[in-house]
Amino acid sequence: MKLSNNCSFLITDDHSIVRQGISMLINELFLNPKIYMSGNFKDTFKIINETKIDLLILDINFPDGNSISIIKDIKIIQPEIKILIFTAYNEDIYALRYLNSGASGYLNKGSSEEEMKQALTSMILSGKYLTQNVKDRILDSYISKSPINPIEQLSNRELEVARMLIKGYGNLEISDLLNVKKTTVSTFKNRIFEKLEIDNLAALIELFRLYNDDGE
Amino acid sequence: MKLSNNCSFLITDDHSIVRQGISMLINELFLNPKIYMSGNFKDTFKIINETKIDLLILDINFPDGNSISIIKDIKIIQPEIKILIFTAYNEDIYALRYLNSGASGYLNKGSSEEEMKQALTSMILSGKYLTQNVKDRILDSYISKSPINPIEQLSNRELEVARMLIKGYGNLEISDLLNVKKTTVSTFKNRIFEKLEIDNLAALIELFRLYNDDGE
DNA sequence: ATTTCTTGTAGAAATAATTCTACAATGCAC
DNA sequence: GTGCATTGTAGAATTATTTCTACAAGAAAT
Repeated sequence: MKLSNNCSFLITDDHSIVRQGISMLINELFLNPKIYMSGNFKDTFKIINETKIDLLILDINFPDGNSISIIKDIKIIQPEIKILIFTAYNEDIYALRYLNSGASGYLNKGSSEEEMKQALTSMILSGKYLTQNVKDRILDSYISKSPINPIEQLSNRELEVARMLIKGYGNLEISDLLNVKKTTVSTFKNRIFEKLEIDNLAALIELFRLYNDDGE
Repeated sequence: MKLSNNCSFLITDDHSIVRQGISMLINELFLNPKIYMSGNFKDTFKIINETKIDLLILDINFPDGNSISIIKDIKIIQPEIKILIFTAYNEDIYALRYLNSGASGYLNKGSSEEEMKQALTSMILSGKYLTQNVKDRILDSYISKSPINPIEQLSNRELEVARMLIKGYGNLEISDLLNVKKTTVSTFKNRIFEKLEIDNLAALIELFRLYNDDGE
């Protein structure tokens, strides 16, 4: 028996296979769903601006300050929209950030189809979806700052810079991309290294591997 | 009109959404396909051992020596099997290596549905699928007879320096340890980067992970 | 409400790394 | 066995990065 009809969905994911897979599940679960798809943020905004969407399934491949602000922007355009983040990135590090910015569900790629169905249903029926792990983290973050994944200590901007460093960008490239001065990048780099108690790029790469923040 | 019936497919991908998406495409394209799926290598082997498979669509999330040797092992069990690598990783870096180990197609995630259909059809009909870019690279590597493992090109001293760089040592530290001038270390570094056709430490670390892995 | 901490930003000075060039010794191809 | 490529080595000049300091806005703590 299918659920709640006439809902509208927007799937944003740069892999068309994934878009197809999700849309298939939606069709299985809901009656007369309207399904929109986009492969990039530009199209997503176009659709959001033109069409009322109930649930946005948003794949974030490169978590950074930018994608955080995108969520905020989307919520400004359609405050009622529900956003389900669907990403390969470690939920320990990112889930709380995204929820904090206006998302109301966080699902890891890697999740089973069953979990995805659960998430879709739950988002539509109750407006949110959280795994037990994420729930626990929210509670933890209220109660105490438990010893955690060191990468979590980084601010959004710092994380952004760290990821670029790991990709092999130099200070100058990063400063260009972020439109800040190169000494600013150096300052970030220093703070990153201080927070993580390391002092070279190789160690940073190692740490990120260790904590499984590889994406995909 | 559907193609070539009774073919058997195995989809290995750790994201069930992706598995679903691909299986849907297969159903669109082929008559009576037998579709098997697995979310990890262990299950893949189980299936390969029990069932004859025509086409394995293999998602490799963490390209490394291990996944290379897996391809080889699979081909030992079923020499006739066709393997299509489906991965988010840069084909420039990985495609040749996988093809060299027994895969016969390489498709980037990010590719359109159309390309995936193309790849599936082509794998079944002609046993291979290569993008123009990959074809070019094969020709290049044939003409210049570049060694399979680029690290082998490094001289002993260069290798020594490369290893230290990977451990996180800076130029000055290395020059102290080796009792040479720091500009000498810079020269080595340059030659290493030139030979390996890279230009930053992150790429060096990546290369060494890839080629120096004891998984093979 | 007010201090204190964190975050994002940068300049000046100091230090490190790169580039370009060079050269002798070894290795290897013809 | 002579020429040409590779290897180990550096200096001078140029660039990139780090360090140290600073400051304003916002968050958190008291």
